Amino acid sequence: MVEYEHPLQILEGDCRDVLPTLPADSVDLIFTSPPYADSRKKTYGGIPPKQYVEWFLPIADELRRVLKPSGSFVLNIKEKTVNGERSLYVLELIQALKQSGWLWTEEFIWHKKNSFPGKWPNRFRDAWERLLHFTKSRRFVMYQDSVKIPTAASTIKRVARLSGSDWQRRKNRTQSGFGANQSHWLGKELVYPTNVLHLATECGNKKHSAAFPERLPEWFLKLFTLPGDLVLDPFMGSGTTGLVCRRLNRRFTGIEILHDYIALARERIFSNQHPSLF
Amino acid sequence: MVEYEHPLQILEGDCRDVLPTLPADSVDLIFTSPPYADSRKKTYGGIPPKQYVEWFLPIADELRRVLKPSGSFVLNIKEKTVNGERSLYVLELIQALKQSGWLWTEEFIWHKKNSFPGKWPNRFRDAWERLLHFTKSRRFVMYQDSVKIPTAASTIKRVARLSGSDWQRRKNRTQSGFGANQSHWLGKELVYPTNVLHLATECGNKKHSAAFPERLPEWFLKLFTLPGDLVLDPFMGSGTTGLVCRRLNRRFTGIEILHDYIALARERIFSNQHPSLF
DNA sequence: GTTCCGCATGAATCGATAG
DNA sequence: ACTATCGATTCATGCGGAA
Repeated sequence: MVEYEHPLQILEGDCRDVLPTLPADSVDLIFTSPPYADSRKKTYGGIPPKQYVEWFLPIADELRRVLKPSGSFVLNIKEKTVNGERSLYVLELIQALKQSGWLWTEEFIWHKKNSFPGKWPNRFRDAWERLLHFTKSRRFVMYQDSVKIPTAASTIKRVARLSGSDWQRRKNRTQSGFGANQSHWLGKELVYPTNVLHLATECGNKKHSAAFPERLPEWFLKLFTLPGDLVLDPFMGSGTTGLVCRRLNRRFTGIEILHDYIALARERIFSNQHPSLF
Repeated sequence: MVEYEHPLQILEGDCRDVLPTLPADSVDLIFTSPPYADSRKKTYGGIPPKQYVEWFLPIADELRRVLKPSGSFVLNIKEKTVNGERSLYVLELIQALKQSGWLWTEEFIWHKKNSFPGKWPNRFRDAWERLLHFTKSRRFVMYQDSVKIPTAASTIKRVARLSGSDWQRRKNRTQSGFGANQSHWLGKELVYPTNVLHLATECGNKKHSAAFPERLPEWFLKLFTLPGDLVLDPFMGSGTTGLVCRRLNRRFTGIEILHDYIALARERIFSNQHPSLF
């Protein structure tokens, strides 16, 4: 097994300054949730919606430089409502990224099962966010088998009922390790997921407010990287992506401008509270 | 109760020609699923993505003219993949509509539980569509309580029919939206839904292929109109929206360019096969 | 009557083949 | 080189017939 000098690396500073110090074509996956327009005002100056694209584009250029040609860039973002309307800056950003050379390969939906409570006269609770998938080329890598999920209950039932020819037909379709996995397979036949992810938000931790639950980066890490691959988060925050990288044995480079977040992320990622593979 | 001369009206022709004949400020809800770019080639000529906005804008202007100031315009649309990338024409359309005077109030997500099967090396199955909500003013009407409780006779019947494993399966499947309504029906408290709707597409009918299931327009009809209100669908297709209007006692004006669809819609909407409230 | 089971079907997408 | 057509892939759903 290859030994890496800095499997988990945390860099303090503005990613506009730090990214240029990273080598080109070195990152397998960029997974990040940037500060939304008009949010986190004290860090990146609370970029107003009108300047958001202009601010983000140079960063996106650097991200494209450090990403391997086979790599993926997953951007978690959702526009807020301003004066009763949805902002347009996310849509403008998608167009600008495509204009600048990125391929807009897919838009995944994160359905937040336990969305923030509330009631307003003119809208319901917002229960979804975008996960925009950009790539450098049409030949990016994707490990689909690693995120297979159990079928719906009705299908499982049907499989359990399989008899004779049906069973044989299914068996022939399944290439690998049928005999060994037979007992497992009966209970939970696995199928490929869709581009809609159903995940609850994490609300238990009082010390920090992560933008997303661990299972969100976990899903994309499994889908787009292998153990030992390098994952980059230029807006690390409290370091959830890095935490998952440690657990899944991926290398990680996180960049964060706010010192308090740096300290928090170090504590979360380097502490021994989780069983580690390192 | 007020009597209307044409509670259910079907008009044949290109909506670019027909819409100007309708009175201004008369419609309470526009619910429609326009032909997607490069789809339905034989009807609107298969508008290529590049010309889509240009084609749609004059129609949108007419729609804004006929809509009441308090009304809503719900647009069901989803971009396809072209050469491995998602098309941008839907995003451009949103911007153009806003530019032309519409307020982009919300984007609902329709999660298609039974999305079309398939497997490809670079993407998963597409299991969601956009339901873009536009309004003329910030003071539009919204009957939120009406989507907490299923009122349609068919829904009550369906729930009453549920028993044993069917009931269990349905319970396990529920999230927000419709599923929640049904599962809560038997005793739990009612809650407001979110902006994510979980609905399966209807695929059982052999005679016609509706773009969306009845429960999709049903939800928005209940949310944005009252009985007696007028609903417009400028791209009627096989008339699913009109069918629901009849069942829910809303007035309906449907416009369709293709004669075969006109005939089919007439048969579906005016036949006596469904128990009617009229 | 219930419950169970088989089967057709759907705003899909890719890659190969053909004009 | 560019467009058009076609086969292969794959899964939740609801209907109708069977047990």
